[in-house]
Amino acid sequence: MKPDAVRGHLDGLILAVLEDGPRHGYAIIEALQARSGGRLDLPTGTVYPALRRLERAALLSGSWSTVGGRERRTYTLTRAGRHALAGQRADWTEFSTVVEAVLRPAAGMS
Amino acid sequence: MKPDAVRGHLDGLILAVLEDGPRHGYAIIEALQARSGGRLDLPTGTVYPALRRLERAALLSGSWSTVGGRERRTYTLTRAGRHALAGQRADWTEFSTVVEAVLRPAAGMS
DNA sequence: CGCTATATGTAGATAGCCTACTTATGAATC
DNA sequence: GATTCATAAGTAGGCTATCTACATATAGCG
Repeated sequence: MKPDAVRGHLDGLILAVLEDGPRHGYAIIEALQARSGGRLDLPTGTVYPALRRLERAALLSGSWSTVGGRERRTYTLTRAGRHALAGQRADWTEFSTVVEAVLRPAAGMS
Repeated sequence: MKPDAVRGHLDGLILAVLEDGPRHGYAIIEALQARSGGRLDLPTGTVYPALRRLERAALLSGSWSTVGGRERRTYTLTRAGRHALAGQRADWTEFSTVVEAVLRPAAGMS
């Protein structure tokens, strides 16, 4: 999949992964891969800044911890984040409906 | 619908509209509105440059004509454009599958 | 004469994602 | 003991598609 395609939808994808419970960045990237059947392989340079952005927007709260000698920043969905996720899901439904209505071949051409 | 959401998918939408036959820019914008049930209202500053871009990429061919005293630039799908449209449709299918797999709430939480 | 619809376009700004690079530890391999 | 891989988190700089706002022009209506 061409990488740029997630543009505008990345936030929703990250929020959705965190709905299952807190995760750190690296684990979020792996969860995205797993859920997409390996088709979504986002570089760290995309995900980490996005997490910071979502934290600044108060949709996530992050906290440092040390696990096995390694620094981790674990992110948790805030209440606002949960609300934003619901909005993102609604946006996606509308968006995909619109795209399919336009993209689908014109009806009934023999 | 937030306008920026079509990013990365606009080309496919335009190509799909032109599959029905040649149209000029203004008519393309109207067709997009019509097919989307009014939810997709793209500004001219988005569509006209996109048409030029698609023409440069040889996916469309454009030609001037005068209708009712007004200048029109009518665009037609090229063979390459038809091919690109098929690719865009395949891309969309994969993309929407991936997004839905990630965005959909985790399965079977009681 | 002015307003609206039709019709095409440009200029400049924004922002999100990418590529490439940096830093660091633990575990496995040679 | 040295190298390499997996884990873990970031920054810097660039790209480019889309947006906002503006500019231009004709036809038709009141």
